[in-house]
Amino acid sequence: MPPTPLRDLFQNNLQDDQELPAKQKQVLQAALDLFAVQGFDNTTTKQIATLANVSEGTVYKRFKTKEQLLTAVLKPIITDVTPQMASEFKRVITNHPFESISDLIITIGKDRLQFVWDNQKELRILLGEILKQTQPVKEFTQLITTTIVPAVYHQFDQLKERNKLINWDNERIFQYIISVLLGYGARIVIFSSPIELEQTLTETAEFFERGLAPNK
Amino acid sequence: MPPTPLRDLFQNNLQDDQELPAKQKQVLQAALDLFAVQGFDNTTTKQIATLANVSEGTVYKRFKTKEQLLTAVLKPIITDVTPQMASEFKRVITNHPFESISDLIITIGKDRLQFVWDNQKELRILLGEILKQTQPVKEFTQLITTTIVPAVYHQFDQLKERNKLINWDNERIFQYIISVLLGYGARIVIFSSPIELEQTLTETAEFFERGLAPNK
Amino acid sequence: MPPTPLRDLFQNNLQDDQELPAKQKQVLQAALDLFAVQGFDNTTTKQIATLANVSEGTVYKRFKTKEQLLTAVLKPIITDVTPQMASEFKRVITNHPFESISDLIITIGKDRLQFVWDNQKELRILLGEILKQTQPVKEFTQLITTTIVPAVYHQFDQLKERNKLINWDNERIFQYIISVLLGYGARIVIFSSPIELEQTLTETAEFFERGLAPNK
Amino acid sequence: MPPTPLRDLFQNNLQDDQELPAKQKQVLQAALDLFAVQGFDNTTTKQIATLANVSEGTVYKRFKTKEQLLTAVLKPIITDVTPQMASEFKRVITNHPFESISDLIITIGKDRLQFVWDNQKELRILLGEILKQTQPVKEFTQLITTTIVPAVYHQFDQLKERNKLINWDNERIFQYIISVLLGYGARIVIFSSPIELEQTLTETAEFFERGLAPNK
DNA sequence: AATGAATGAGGGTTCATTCAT
DNA sequence: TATGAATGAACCCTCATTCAT
Repeated sequence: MPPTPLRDLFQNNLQDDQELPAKQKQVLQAALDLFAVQGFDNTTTKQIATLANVSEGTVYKRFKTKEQLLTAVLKPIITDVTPQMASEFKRVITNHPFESISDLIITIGKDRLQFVWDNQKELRILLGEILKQTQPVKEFTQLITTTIVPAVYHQFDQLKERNKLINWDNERIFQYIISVLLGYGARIVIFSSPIELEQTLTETAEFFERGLAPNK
Repeated sequence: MPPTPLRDLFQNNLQDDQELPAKQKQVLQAALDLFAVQGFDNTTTKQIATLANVSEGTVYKRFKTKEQLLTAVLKPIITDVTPQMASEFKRVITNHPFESISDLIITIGKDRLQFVWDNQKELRILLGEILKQTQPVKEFTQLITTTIVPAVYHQFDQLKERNKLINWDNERIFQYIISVLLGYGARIVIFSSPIELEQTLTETAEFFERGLAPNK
Repeated sequence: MPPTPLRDLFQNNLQDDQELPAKQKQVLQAALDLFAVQGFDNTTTKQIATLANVSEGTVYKRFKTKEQLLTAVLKPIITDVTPQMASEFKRVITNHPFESISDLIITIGKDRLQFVWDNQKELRILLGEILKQTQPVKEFTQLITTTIVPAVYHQFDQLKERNKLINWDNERIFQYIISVLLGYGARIVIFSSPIELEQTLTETAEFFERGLAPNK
Repeated sequence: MPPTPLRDLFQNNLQDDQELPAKQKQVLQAALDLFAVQGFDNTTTKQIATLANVSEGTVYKRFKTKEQLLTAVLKPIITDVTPQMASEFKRVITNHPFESISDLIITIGKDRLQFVWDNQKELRILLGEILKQTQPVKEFTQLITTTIVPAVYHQFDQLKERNKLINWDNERIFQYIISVLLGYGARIVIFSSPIELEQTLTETAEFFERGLAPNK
């Protein structure tokens, strides 16, 4: 079961929000779509209003600032991406611990790269803002390091115990894996180049299996 | 001998240009510095003029558009980064072919990561513009693939011949290596986090030595 | 017994009005308070609604325009200030005619300057709007001249008859007195500077007693 | 020789300013005229631009804010009104000391009331802003009290020495005189009601001559 | 060639006013 | 009747770009 696309998550979130009037939801949706395609700076509040079928005044009714609009758009993305990733790990941990580093890479990679592919546009906003070091994004990175990273390290430790993983620093191992996976992700987001997901991951797993095999 | 910082390369290039009037050179230099710190969108032509000690009109004497100014700033970066990287490989190739994948990673990594560290700001512009898919940047990526990639592949082939590298597709091998190295680069550019260059690379090399060792 | 503060007069008037719904009364009260502090231009209909514990729509239920709101606020002030001032004179006239110009100045001055002190804020609106030559304010000045002025002139005449006042034009005498008294008033309204009421008036009376003594 | 109208003083000042481009002068002149007629809040930068035959951008070229424009307009008024008034006193002091309180009132009154009459509009801006307690106006009042007031007090002292003025506190005497004179001024500014200057002042002087005569 | 004043379209934002519920 | 979401004109201000000097 592939992860839900961000845009859908976003929309669901909006619909669940009882307080937010319909038009305000349209505003957020329009802002998301426009920011994703044109970037924050190159998007006009007028454009947002038009795409949302709403007057410009309505855009400012709830969100007092264009900046606040960005935050409102970014926040659900951030708060959804992170917990989902975290839960992904936790779920697998409790249900059936990873048999091998291969297992871990393929399971996570499949899920997350699919997610990236499904959400190219949305993630491009994130990337753009990361480069600007916007405040909400700083929180994001911190969130990642406090939730996901420990979960992964825990997995590493378990694999090490069962002698399925080389006895290097968790940080070091994480670095390599995350770099390669993010490398794929970056190519998707930046160049929209498709990936032969299944095979690519199998090969990648094979590589890490070699590189991270414990010394016998 | 560490690679020359982009800013110096840029300046040298400017001074060599006989056609460009002095004031125009100041303009380009100012534009580079400001774009790097504030980004393209958040930089004013007035700011450029002021920093360049030049009138606003002068900024537009040669470069008819702010966009053209960006191009003019980006182009030397692109055309300098690429050949240098290419020549880096070629030089090492001709002088003394890499003894091992370790050798390659450490040599190249040392050089390029140092380069990244020295040019964080400038590279951040590049990254920002890459996300916007600006025209000059598309050329950049193409340039890379036509000059650097073949050079590296050639190295891979040689290592394979001498049975020092596993017989996988060059592209696949390249993917892994470039991902890990760019991973370090990204961390530098985005978070300005320093790196224990020497040791990091030695460890990284060790990892790849394992992962990419030929089947015996 | 000091004169009732305008704000209270205003409130009483509102409560007496049977036709006006409770919420509308709250609106007027809020408008008065806000206009007094921030001025008409710098007060938002939203602010009025909020302070009145009422929706923005309700503000416009009866008063079709922000301008009408100002009128509605100004009118009771005007129609209350003036009659009260007029009756003040008349009352004193009928009860016990002034013994001297001193008597008149001290009696009136005490009452009116106290009034000014108690209603600085409200009067500041009036002054501000006077400068803009708003319609309701024109009525105000007219009202003053038709009610108060004759009452005072009548007093002057009586004093003259008893040889207690110089035989100058009433208008001229009025000018001097009103100027000095308004001078005190202005200082209060503009600079909020307190006044030693009792002594100041005694001294002022002494001055006028000299300046306006009849030729013997 | 009547005092130069503010608008002319203003214009002269502008023309003397070598640095200020012609269009900027038009901007200030237009701002002055519009503020005087409509008040600050009700004047649009677009209106200013139109009246000045200038683009809206030009309005903001030198004056970064509408508020700064007000300051720029107010400053010359303030800095011209005050010194002129001060010098008026000083000039008369040195040349020929006032013979009597009559002399003082007529001399000063003539000059200043003429000035008020000639500059109704401009002074109305001042008054409007005084009520708002804007910063530049606070300086104004302070300037008055530190320059003019002492000069007048000095005159009072001299008259007292020569037994031509009652021995009251200078402040008290000043109060009465200024109130009556400002009373005339206010009527001019607010109601544009003309004054029979010469006669009015003669009468006023007579009144003060009585009220402020020394005890024999 | 260089200046910097001038332009004017357009951006973000506010707010009096309207109207569906 | 009361609500408050919605409107849209207009405001202040910015800035890439032009042009007279």
